[in-house]
Amino acid sequence: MEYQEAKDKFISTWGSLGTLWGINKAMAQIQSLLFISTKPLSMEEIMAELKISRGNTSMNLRQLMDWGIVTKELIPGERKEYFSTEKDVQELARHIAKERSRREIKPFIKVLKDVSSIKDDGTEKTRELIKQTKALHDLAETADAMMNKIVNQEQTWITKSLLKLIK
Amino acid sequence: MEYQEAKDKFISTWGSLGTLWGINKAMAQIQSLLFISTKPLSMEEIMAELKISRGNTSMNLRQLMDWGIVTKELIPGERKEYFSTEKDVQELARHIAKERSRREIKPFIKVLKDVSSIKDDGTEKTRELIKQTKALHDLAETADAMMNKIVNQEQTWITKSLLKLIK
DNA sequence: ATAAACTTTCAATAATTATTGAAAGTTTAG
DNA sequence: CTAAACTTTCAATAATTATTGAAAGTTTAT
Repeated sequence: MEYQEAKDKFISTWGSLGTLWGINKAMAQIQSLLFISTKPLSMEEIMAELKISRGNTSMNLRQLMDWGIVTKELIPGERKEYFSTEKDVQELARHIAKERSRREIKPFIKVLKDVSSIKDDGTEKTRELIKQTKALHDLAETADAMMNKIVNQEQTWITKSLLKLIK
Repeated sequence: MEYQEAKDKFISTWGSLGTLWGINKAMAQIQSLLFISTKPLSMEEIMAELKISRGNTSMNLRQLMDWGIVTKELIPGERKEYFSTEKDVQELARHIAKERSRREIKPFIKVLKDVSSIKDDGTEKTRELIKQTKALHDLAETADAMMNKIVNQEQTWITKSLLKLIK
């Protein structure tokens, strides 16, 4: 496999995986392009590489910045804005986990808490709803806490201690 | 909050969360309906509760069975088929993690392995591609292994040992 | 063997989500 | 101040994905 083929494969695979996990394809592809780039890229360059429109590029770059995984690089003397992504995979995972937790998991846990807190009127169906949503609430809280904890460790700690632990 | 309101809220929230994570809404809602039901439900009952068509119900039930989280219950004397979902949240998480790993993560890891194995021609861009995809490969493998390991433990082990560990 | 009871399939359609592109907005240079 | 260089916004459109519903398929009872 040649460089160009490998690059295209990586970008398109990352895009498809994103889609499967509810992340828009362009957003995932922009991030992956930056991830393997040796230097920050301008909007023009991103548009040209991925063959997407200016509007699409602009909106998705903003989202990536909101997620905290892409930053603007102001190159002295240049009028254009340049973009680069977090290059450290550990840090990348940390940001993504943190954001998904904040935006999706935590609000979900809140709903589970509310739903599992309804008054027990003694009927079987109410009891089942309470029991099941409570179990899910506890699981979601544990998983969320675990994920955040794991992802917030030093890389050394993860790869050395935890990897050893689970093996 | 009354039973009906809580039930509706749970089902619709579970449906939305599914959508956010790339799982079709009807599929998530059918599963959640079964999850809080006190007894197996027929296709008719599911259709009526969720106001979805027979075809939609049939296809999504099949997918849920493919994922291993819904099973057909043959009730003696009844011609209709009844369905129920795995009720144990731990087991549910196990199935979902296992399937997503098998269908999505493992193939992705394979691509990363291929891409990161291209010949190093000494150019900066090739080196960067290799370095970054290799790092991502290692992270994905570790995360996948970890997830599967965690999710395959006894509930006791998770809630007691691991929770203690990360606190 | 036949019909009733039920389930599955799949082409058509609807709903949702992503993308475009041009107008409006902003910033900087001169 | 004004024009050029650049970015953002957003209504229109395209692409994708989900859903319907009726025909075809299957199973069981008689």
